This record gives sequence, C-alpha cells and structure tokens, in this order.
Amino acid sequence: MDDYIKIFKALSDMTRLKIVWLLTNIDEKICVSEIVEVLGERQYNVSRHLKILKDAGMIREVKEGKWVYYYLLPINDKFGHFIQSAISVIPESAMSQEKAKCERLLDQRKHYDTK
Amino acid sequence: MDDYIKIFKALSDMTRLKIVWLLTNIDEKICVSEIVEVLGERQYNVSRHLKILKDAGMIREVKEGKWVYYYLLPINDKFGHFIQSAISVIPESAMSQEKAKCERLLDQRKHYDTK
DNA sequence: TTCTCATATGCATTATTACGCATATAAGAA
DNA sequence: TTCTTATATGCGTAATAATGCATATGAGAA
Repeated sequence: MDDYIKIFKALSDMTRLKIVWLLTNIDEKICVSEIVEVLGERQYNVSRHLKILKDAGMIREVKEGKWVYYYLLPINDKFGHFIQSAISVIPESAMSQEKAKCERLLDQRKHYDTK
Repeated sequence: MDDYIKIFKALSDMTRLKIVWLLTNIDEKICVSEIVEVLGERQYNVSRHLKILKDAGMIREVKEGKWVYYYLLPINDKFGHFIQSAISVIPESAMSQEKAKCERLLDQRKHYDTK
C-alpha cells in the first residue's frame, strides 16, 4: 500500500505534476536547467522535486557531461499504466504556456547539438 | 490543474486510499461507522477523511435515518476513469484483512435489514 | 590548477496536513 | 422531553512537507 501512496503523494504537488506532465507529453528527456526555465522554479527546488519523483519510481536520470537528464520510466504494472494514462489525458490547456516554452527550448537544444 | 492535484492529494493518505479502495472493490455504499470498524480508525478522523474525498469530487453521501452512507461517484471524464482503474487494480493482498472484515459487516447488515 | 556552469543537499523556517479531545448537530428511541 | 446513537466540526497540537539560503559536489573549460 505504501508504494501506491508514495506515487499519489509524488503527484500531489503542482511542480511535480507539471514535470511529469511535460515528460509524458513531450516524449523526450529534459535536463534540470530546462525544467527550471520552463517552470520558472528555483533550481534547488526542482532538484528536490525530481528526487521525490525518482524515489516514487516514476522517473530516472542519465548523466551527460555537466547535465543530468530525466525521463519517464516505462511502466511495468497495471497500476502505473493507469496512472500514466491519467496524466496523459490532463488537457494541454492546463499547461499550454509551459508546453510551448518547453518545445521552444528543446528546439534550441537540437540546433545547438547539431552545430 | 488544481482539480487534478486535489484528487492526487486526496488519494495520498493511507486511510483515504483504503476507503476509496473499499468503495471500489465492494461495490456497495458504506456508512461511517462501518468504515470506522473496518479500518479501526477514530470516527472523527474518518468523517474528516470522507469530507476531503467528497471535496475532491470522488464520493458522495446519502442520508438514511441516523446513518450517512457514502458511495463512489461514477466518473465523467477520462482522467477520473483512469484514476478509478488504477485504484481498482491495487491488489487485494494489500487490503485483505480490511476487505474480509468489510464483507462480514455488510453481510451482517443485510441479515439485519431483512429482519 | 583554477574558474565556471549544472546539479544536489544540509539546515533553519514556514506552510500544510493529520490528529486528539471536546462538543455540536441531528435523528430515532424511550 | 430526555436519552442514546451516528456523524460532523472547532480548536489546539503534533507531524510532514515545501521553501529559502548557503554551500557542497562534479564536470568541463581556461
């Protein structure tokens, strides 16, 4: 039961729900500083929220040079599947500015990467 | 966004998740004193948790004499549908004692009702 | 090595939530 | 009406969680 509680708790904070929503709807890994810019939150808080999501088993990170990229963990059970589905149907209207900003950032990153 | 947070917050407490799980898996309305007995929680806390679930739009009550029965609200949107599905697949093993106790109580109630 | 950028974390403070106790409300029973 | 049972709630306290600030860690750049 505690594992389920942990997941619901992880999602019951605006910043964290936004992070998970972005990871779900952007379908790409994002690094901490990008989340900071997209959400307009402090860096140390974003780091902490990411830790909570990681402890709940929802995300994982990969290090690449100075950066730490976070991505959604693919689900392995029915419960996680339904939870991810629930998040994926949260309408974009609730997150429109954030999504636009995020897409702009990711686009910049691609241009930078290919230079 | 706040409505989604409210639902996740409502579910991120052991007592409340157990209540919702019971209402989901028993498929019958339950009154406050039955929940109190099944979960072994104090009456005033159960009442408060029920209020939080009600404010999140997950349950509703009907009054019958001295008793107040609570039941799951049928879902009207995709998000709620997935959340209810997630709860319904939480394995019975996590709630076995409670479910058994609850079934025993409901059975007693039926016998009492038909007297 | 030293500097800078990206990320994480220890510690104190504030804010939120859960709880206990007492009591209010509400309805049927006596 | 008074008594009892069922449920809800006000108020204070305890437990949890989120935040701010400073700083640590870690990696590439100079």
